[in-house]
Amino acid sequence: MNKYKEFKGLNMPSIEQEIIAKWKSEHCFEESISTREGSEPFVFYEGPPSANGMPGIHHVISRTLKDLVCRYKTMKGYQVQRKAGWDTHGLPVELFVEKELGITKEDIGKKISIEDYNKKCREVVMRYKDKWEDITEKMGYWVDMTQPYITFDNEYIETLWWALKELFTKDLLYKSVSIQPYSPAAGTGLSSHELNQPGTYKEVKDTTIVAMFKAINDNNSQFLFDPAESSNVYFMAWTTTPWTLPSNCGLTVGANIEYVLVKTFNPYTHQLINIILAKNLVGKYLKEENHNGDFESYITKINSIIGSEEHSSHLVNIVKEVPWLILSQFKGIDIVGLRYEQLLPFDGNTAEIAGGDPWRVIAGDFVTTEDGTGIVHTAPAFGADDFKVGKANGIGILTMVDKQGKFNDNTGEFSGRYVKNYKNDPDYKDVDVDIAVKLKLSGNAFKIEKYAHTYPHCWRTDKPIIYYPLDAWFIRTTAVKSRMIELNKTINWKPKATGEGRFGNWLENMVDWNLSRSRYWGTPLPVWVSENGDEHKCIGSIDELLKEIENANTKLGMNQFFDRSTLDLHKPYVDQIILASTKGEPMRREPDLIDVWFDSGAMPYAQIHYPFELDENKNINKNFPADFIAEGVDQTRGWFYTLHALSVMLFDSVAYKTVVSNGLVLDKAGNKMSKRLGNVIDPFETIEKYSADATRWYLITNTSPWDSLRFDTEGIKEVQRKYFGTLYNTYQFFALYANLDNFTFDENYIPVDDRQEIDRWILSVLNTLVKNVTNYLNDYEPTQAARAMEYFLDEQLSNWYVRLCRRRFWKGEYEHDKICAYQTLYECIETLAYLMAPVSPFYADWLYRNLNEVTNRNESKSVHLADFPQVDETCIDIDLENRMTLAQDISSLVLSLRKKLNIKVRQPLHKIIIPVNNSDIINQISKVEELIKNEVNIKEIEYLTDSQGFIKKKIKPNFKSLGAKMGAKMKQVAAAIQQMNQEEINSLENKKTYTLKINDENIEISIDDVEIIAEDIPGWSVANKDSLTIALDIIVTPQLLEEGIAREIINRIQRIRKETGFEVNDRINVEIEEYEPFNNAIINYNNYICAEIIADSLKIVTLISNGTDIEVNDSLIKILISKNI
RNA sequence: AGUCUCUUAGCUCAGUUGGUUAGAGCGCUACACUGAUAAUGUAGAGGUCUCCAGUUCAAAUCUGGAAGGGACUACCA
Repeated sequence: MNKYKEFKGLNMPSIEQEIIAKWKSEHCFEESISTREGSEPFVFYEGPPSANGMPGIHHVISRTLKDLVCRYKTMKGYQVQRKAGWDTHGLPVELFVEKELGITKEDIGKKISIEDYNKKCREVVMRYKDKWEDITEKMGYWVDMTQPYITFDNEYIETLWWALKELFTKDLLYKSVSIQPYSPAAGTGLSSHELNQPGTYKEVKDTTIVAMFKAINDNNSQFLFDPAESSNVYFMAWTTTPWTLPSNCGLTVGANIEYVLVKTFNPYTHQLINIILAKNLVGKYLKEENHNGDFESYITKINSIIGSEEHSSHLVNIVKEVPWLILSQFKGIDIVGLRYEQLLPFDGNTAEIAGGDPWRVIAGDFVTTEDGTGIVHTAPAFGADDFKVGKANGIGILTMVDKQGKFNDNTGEFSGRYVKNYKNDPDYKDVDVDIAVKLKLSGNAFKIEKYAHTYPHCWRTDKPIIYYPLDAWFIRTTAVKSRMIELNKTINWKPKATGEGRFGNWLENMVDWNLSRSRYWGTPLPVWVSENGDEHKCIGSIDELLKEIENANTKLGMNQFFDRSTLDLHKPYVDQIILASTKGEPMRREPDLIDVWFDSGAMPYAQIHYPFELDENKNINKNFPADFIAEGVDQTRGWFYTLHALSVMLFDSVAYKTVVSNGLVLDKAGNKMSKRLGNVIDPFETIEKYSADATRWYLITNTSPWDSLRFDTEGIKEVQRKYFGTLYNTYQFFALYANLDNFTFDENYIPVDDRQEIDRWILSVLNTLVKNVTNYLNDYEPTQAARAMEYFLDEQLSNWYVRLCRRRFWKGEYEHDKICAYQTLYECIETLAYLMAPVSPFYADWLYRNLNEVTNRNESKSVHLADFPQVDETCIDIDLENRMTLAQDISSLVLSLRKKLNIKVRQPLHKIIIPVNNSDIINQISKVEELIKNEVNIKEIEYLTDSQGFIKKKIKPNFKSLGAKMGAKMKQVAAAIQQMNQEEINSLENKKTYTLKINDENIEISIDDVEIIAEDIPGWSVANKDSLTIALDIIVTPQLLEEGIAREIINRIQRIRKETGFEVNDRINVEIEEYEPFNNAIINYNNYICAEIIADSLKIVTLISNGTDIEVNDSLIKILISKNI
């Protein structure tokens, strides 16, 4: 006979190892896909991790989420292909290699050939592949790692090239100058990633200048010169990078910002001047108390001081008194278009060289009045904002600093000087200071001061970076912006706010995608350019490349040979390929690599080598778009964005229909995990110690996936104890008795209607659970689903059904009712195994196999190959669920009363009284009466429907219904209701309506406007919860006392049986030493006691010499138990 | 700096369309139960729902503001 396995203890990690072995030998994962062949596909994309870093606990959460959904959909009948992927290119890999080889970027191509360098990258990138595969298996993540997509594969790159060519053909790929972070010291551009290295932003003190740009008097600006009554009108602008002033091309103002024209003195030259700045910022430069000060006396003072001995010290004081006067006020828009004299003209920064119409006031939306003057010095070459606004307004561009970080030769006295000390020159003189001095002397400086702020530095050279115009290739994402926004609205974002807020805003403010990376290990840009740059050729496939090589060989008389099988689409090989233009000129490849985000963004098509292979499995329609993806929120502007952008541009489609972005994993104190802080959690250790299932369950139930999670292993322990422990106990309980009774589910399924109330209840609740879990999972709310399971298992199954039904399992013969109990409990555990399979796949499978290997109810050998349970609506009975809740509440009230009155549950009591106000409740309760009586050990339930004033009632206004009717009178009405006396309440109850008098106004209320609760029955012990009230009859009659004693004795004897080690069905004889007060109980309940303790006899004897002492109701008696052989 | 997000018991989290005693688990304390026993139950203590203002008869819930935590994007004169 087949037996259910019984265990000595719950060891989840070892269960997992056992199940992993089974999955492997049975090829469960493969089968879970192959058995769904021909079913509707559920498309899932695996975001590729980079295998050159170790997996962390944060990977476990997102992968749990992904696995959970895929397993669920599989059980729901979909075919879910899950192709693993590896992100292999990019800066992190290169930095890793550089570090390992002890070289810098500059050494590549010198100390080490690009060929060897890339070879090294290719090796290193898979360094932790084993670890990843290991964690994948251990955490139970089912993903196909045997045929992963790898972004450095030729085939993968070929699809990327295809995509780039598509974009090129659609005129969505172009080359342009952009302003990028650039390190003159290192001679290289920096990626945003490099800029975000820790420690790159440093506090520095820079010389800052509020410069004065002299306005030109013409028709447009006359309105400024009229009130000024002078030709000295200046625009004031602040800069923290004075070295950009020679490259100034414009001044940017905010169109709606209020500006003023102020008459005052130049603090350095003491000349009478008129300055323009934002109204809000005047106070920053001029003292309020000097407003409308005396200009004449100031001039007199100044004149007396100049030439005197104490010249400078006096001046410092007097500057504090400089008077000022607002002459006029206007908006930014009013001064747009006005011209000013170039501040620092040299040979090299003429209007012709600038190539536009420079030195004008223009408007830009980035201008604020937070600091500075509200007028922004604009050097398009050295700031992204400046460049953008400059381009929009055609003010040209001046780049007076070269790539080494020094002024070019046509910058007058500054020519050749480094703008920062890039060469570690001990005699370096700050050029900013000299510019400041020059402006001070020429009367073009209003304020010069040191200013401390954070500024980005090159993480390798520790020198400040500058923003510099560099050539780069762009994808014109802005061209499809509105379509991207439109399609984004069709995506199901979890949580919604990320899609609408973070992602939505990001789309609204989108800029073109800068694809260029000047690195070595990555996907090369497949664009070849002729020498003079007027012809571009974008290659979209290997075939095309080979054909073009042939073509070039012919046209240029070359002998290039590339074999498809040995071809490598990486540097340096592709750079060696020379193609021919239509004119027969040689074309060389643009040296750039593309952003790695393009690699991963194109994975929907690249993973199937689209459009080069078109077999059944690689059919784009079966693989695109995804039904579901999930990654961390940090991917919002990364992978989620690039997937979306590329799909919209290439296929005019979304890339994914549902996306779940999970939050961060923080340590238990709420800090971000970082190696530096040493608070990272090792997922291997966690899983080995606490099991993957408990970890997964914890991660899923603790918080919604999108909230950040405070990871605390105590929480995993709790999950282990609370959920898995309870389930284990429930199973053990079942197995123990099912094995004794040889229950193997052989009997026919007993119709639910033929079972007991409590069976029908747990099955109703179980089906409600199936329904809820299904809805939650369909809705991508795994947290709610798992919490619902927790509630069912703990509160309903274990704590109520099993506890109340225990007797049914060990008492009596193996017949109808017992079989009902077995079938019911079996079904609950089995269903739970199905429901929890997506969340905790090992334990669920283990549990399922323990059951199914005995009963063979389901032909699937693994729970993951089975179908997800269907709701049986006919089992759901809401009335039944309600009355069971009522039974639980009543029991809890009685128990709490017993506790309060110190009457133990083993002491039977006569009755409880439940005041009720309608017969429905009586109906409901009477159906669960037996349960209640057993649970709380009382003989009878009495219903009190009275309105004779026996019950003291409490009345409470129903604010919801009254509020709508009463509005502002609500407070008074509520007070009046609460003051109604018992007769008034009875009257309302009888007539269903009552008239209140408030301020001589008659206000009628109906019975529905209030809640009437039986609060008390005078003279009884009463407890209530909500509208439920229970009164307990606490009189212990001699008969009840006897029964109580009998039960005490039973209890003690059972304990002794157990301690002595008797088998459950051993028969015994019992002798009790005479103790008069217990005689009646033992005589009158002799049969009952014997039945309970499986005794053949129970006798009172006068003396026992070697028995056991037991304590019953504070009395010690001797007892002797012997086994009846 | 901007955008988003969060703030409820010692801890981790629920809290429906606003409705008057704000819940659960863990932990703590006390007690009970004892053919599930390394299990289980009951009760108790524990709250200015971060703060301020507004809307409303009524605010944990809606609006505005502030503070603090977190994330992302920037670092810009």
